[in-house]
Amino acid sequence: MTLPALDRHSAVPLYYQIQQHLLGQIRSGALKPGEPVPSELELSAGLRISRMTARQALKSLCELGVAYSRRGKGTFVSEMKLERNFRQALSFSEEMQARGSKPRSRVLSFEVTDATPDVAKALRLPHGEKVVSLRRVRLADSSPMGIEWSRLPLQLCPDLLRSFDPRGSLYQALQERYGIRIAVTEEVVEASVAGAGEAKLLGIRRSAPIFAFTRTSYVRGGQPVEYVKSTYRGDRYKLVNRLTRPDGGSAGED
Amino acid sequence: MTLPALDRHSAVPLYYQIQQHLLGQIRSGALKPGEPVPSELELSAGLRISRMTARQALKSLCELGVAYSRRGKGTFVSEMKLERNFRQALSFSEEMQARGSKPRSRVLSFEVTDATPDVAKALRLPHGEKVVSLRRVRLADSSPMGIEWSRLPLQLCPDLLRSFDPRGSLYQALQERYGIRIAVTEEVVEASVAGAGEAKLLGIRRSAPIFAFTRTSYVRGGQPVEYVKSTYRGDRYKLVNRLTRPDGGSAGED
DNA sequence: AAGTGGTCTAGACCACTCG
DNA sequence: GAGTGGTCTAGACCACTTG
Repeated sequence: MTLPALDRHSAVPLYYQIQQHLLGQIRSGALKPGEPVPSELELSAGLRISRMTARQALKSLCELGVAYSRRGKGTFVSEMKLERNFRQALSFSEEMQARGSKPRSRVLSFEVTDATPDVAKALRLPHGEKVVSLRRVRLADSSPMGIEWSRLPLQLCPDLLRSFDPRGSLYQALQERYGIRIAVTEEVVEASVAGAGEAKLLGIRRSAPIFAFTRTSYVRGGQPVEYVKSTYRGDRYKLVNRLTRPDGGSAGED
Repeated sequence: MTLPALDRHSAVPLYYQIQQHLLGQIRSGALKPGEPVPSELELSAGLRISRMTARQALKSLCELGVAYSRRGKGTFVSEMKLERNFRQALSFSEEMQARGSKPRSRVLSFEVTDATPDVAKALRLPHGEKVVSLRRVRLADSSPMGIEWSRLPLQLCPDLLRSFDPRGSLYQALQERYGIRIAVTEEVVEASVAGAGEAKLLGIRRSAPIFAFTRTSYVRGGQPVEYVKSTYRGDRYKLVNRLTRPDGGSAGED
């Protein structure tokens, strides 16, 4: 087991340097699933750091899901595929890039409107507040994948209509222009079938299976930023989720 | 701000006692969304504990998603609905009970078979290994919700066929009889339409929208325990997910 | 008995935010 | 400058697992 060379004068925290090193060992196969990673004492003695720092490094590994700890036994590399295929709160652009496809958009409308009751409720706006509304057909490598209808509070992004090219990445624009960073997305997913309008926009036949999403995205503190209703082709789109169980407590099986 | 009375002789960790107390304050409304929770120094001075312990309590709150910290500012109650409606790796029985419905099952088959290639791969079994196969129609309050087809490695639960009443909760039996506790589930969700056989079992018309799930469940270390293919009615079933963004890093917005 | 992780202490320096 | 969280130290006792 090779230990990392730490840079004690770096702005990068020690525990994070260790975490990254171990992550590299796991990815490269030097540490295999089921094998123990260095114990807290091994790390603290070998790297001349305090045990709490070693502990923080191992804990952060566990939080990533790539390792797990057992009291009295040690910390081990998880046997789960740690492929990053699991769904996160990605924008369409990010998701398509992660798949190796080129995201494109066909803009259906881009305007300021009054918030309808469902939008106002989701975005926690007063009745009749103005929102930016953006409707787009989303394409991957020129083939239609879904229809998205986003609404954002106008006050959060007052000149979006003028400054944003609606064919580009909305999340990127929000971050760059307003410093708004989405932290979490809540979504409701329904299975449905395409209506006539959807079928035409998506290039599928009527009554073909589709996913219907209703999503609300929030910044870190919980303020809602975006409310999206979207429709995705059932033949082109799958959801890959990773669900954890409520407790996961520390009682012993084995 | 009332601080909790700590029991220093309890087996319950101090940080956990504090976490539970703050959680209670948030749920009761004594601490409202956006308000600061007691700072690390307030807790450590007021409760005569070390700052690291106070910190652990606050950090555990943040990990639950009910609070968030900002360097230089403080730790605040998150504005997100902290309702526990988000999907977790629940069994059908648990999910229906959480909804207030009574779970029931109609058993279609319950037998030992050879693992097909897809099953062997998902459960990481050698070719031709035996698996327990259980097919059921799942009902909520006597109305059909979905069809589930579970396969489990026979070696993990050798006498399940004899000892388990297949109308009951499989997860509960696994835990009670074999000490097996599911920790995480990976799933692939597809939108589809009912075929003739599914339509009949579910009491819906042919071509009605359905969800098709392919799930693999693992114990804490990552060993696969159950492989399930299931079909759920699109008119009765919604997925409510909470997705987080990759980074969530600590750069400053506000 | 030796090794492991879980919890806890009493300090320390730093970067950041705000008045 | 005062207060905040982020990191780090060098110890400690405990419960649990294994030989």
